Amino acid sequence: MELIKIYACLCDLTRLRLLNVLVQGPLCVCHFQEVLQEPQVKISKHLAYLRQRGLVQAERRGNWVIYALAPKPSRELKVNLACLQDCARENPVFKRDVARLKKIEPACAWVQAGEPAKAPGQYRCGC
Amino acid sequence: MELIKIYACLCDLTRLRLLNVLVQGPLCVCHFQEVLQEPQVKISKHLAYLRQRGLVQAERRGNWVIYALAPKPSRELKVNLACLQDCARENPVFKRDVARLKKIEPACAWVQAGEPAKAPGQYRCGC
DNA sequence: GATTCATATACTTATTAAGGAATACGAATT
DNA sequence: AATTCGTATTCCTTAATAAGTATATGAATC
Repeated sequence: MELIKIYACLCDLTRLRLLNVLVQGPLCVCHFQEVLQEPQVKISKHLAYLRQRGLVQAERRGNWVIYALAPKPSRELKVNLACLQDCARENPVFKRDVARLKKIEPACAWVQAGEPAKAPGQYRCGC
Repeated sequence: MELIKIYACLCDLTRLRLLNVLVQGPLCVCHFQEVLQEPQVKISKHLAYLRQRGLVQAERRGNWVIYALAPKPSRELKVNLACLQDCARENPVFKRDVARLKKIEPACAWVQAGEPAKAPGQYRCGC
């Protein structure tokens, strides 16, 4: 059932933080590392978990792989993501993540805007 | 974190069904069996799971143990239970459960109403 | 006191998950 | 061609979970 899958995705703190950040817009793995302050394997594996269950999409751009919320989310998913944001607003962990995100803004916003791939040499993280 | 605990409780179908039924009012294990059509062990163990995490309360009355939603739920829990109900409204599984519940209504409503223990011989299930 | 009833608790087995270390992979750079 | 960079995957260990069978518990009945 769709609902179970969603809750399974939500019952891990790292994934909760990933989703909370993703709500703001697409982001590549290296930026997730910076925002969450967690090792690459951890980030990468939890993103894979979310991707396998269809909550999240990946797109390669040069060396980067940019993750975004899946388009056309089910009603259940929409409702629960809204619910998560509601709860996350007051939580120090999530607030800190968003604060760190703001610093590197607009990180990968150009992807969402549909811009073509960047010129060579533009995919350097600087983490 | 409170949120993780909540989502952990929600990521199993049996527990989701239990909670969805509990929203309607207190119920004893034997009635859960009837409503969910699941074996006693399964029901009992998942209720224990919910109780250990504070989502649910138990109270013994004769042979019966009556479960109810914990009083004074956190904001996160309230929001998520509301969200669950919202999603459950259209789902055949949950709808069927509620339908079966209606048939045995008012099952354990007298507990919520604060009534004293029933007279001897009144705790026969009839399942 | 023995039995029945409703519920809970081992015990077992199988599955899934999380984390870290090391390594593989694909694309870009030198 | 070799290296670097960003990311994914494999392997391993450990722990948590779910489900079923059998058994225990506690209260009420006979």
